[in-house]
Amino acid sequence: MPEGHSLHRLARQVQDVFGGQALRASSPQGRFADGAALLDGQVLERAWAHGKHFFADFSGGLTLNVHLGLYGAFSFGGDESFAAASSIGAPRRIGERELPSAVDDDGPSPSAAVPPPPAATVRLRLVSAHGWADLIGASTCRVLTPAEVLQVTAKLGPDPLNDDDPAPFLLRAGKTRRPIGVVLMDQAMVGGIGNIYRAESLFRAGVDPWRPAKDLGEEGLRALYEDNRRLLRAGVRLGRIVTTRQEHRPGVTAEQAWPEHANYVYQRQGQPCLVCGEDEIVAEDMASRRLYRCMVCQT
DNA sequence: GTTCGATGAAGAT
DNA sequence: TCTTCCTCGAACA
Repeated sequence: MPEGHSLHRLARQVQDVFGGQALRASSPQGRFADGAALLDGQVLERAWAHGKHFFADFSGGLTLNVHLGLYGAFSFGGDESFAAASSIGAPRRIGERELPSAVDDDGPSPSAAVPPPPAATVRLRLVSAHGWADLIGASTCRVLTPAEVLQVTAKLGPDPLNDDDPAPFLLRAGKTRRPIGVVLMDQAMVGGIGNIYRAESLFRAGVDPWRPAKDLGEEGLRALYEDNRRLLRAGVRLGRIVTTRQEHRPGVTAEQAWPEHANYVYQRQGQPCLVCGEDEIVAEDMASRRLYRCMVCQT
């Protein structure tokens, strides 16, 4: 489920279980054989994320860069010390929908430090003394020099999860008449917001997604940026996207893992709005992406 | 501005 | 077997 929170969870997980260790790298599928050979045997020094990009710096001075695209996912496995190293509960999978089964206890057996034979679709396999990670379905998987890393990150807007200065976003969004719903999805404007956070943050702000971005003013844009930071942080903490305020989740505690009403408008077209109660949540297309909004609450 | 591939897997038909 | 999906960049008009 690659919006920004997933990539930051992934970076945290990789740092936890592989940081400071020498890794074997291979490409069972074959399409990343050259890149894997460049990294094989090196120490993973630091894993980090910017927007929807994942990076891992290796001791030889090169950096692994992965973009999960629409379907990419990492899966993890290992022995007890590998699981214990994880601050997010050694999920079986990061990058797609993090269903409850992803953190259930059908985990590795205590002696499972030897990885199973890889699936034919595994683009990259990383193996340490205690566990492994398999990458499938990524749209980008490459090895970059430091200069190339800078080129990639320079094209991305500030990432609310990295405490970046929001000024570049405020400046650029404050000048364009492109719809705010398009601007929030533009990774050059702000990093990490995808279709769900776009729809949900605009609902929470009561903003019509079709409004020109500049019409929101600096304060409106800043509030939207800050709310996305809050929502993304909650996503990192919970491992899923929960955007409803507690008063709109009746009978549910603040941090219950799987609340019934986790979102206000995303994929709720035709259902009653959790705030106004009207059947006015609609789905339409915006720049060839699905857009969800409440026709009553967002003006 | 739009359309079209391209990465896999899961769920519906 | 078909459709869908939390994506992006290239190729178009």
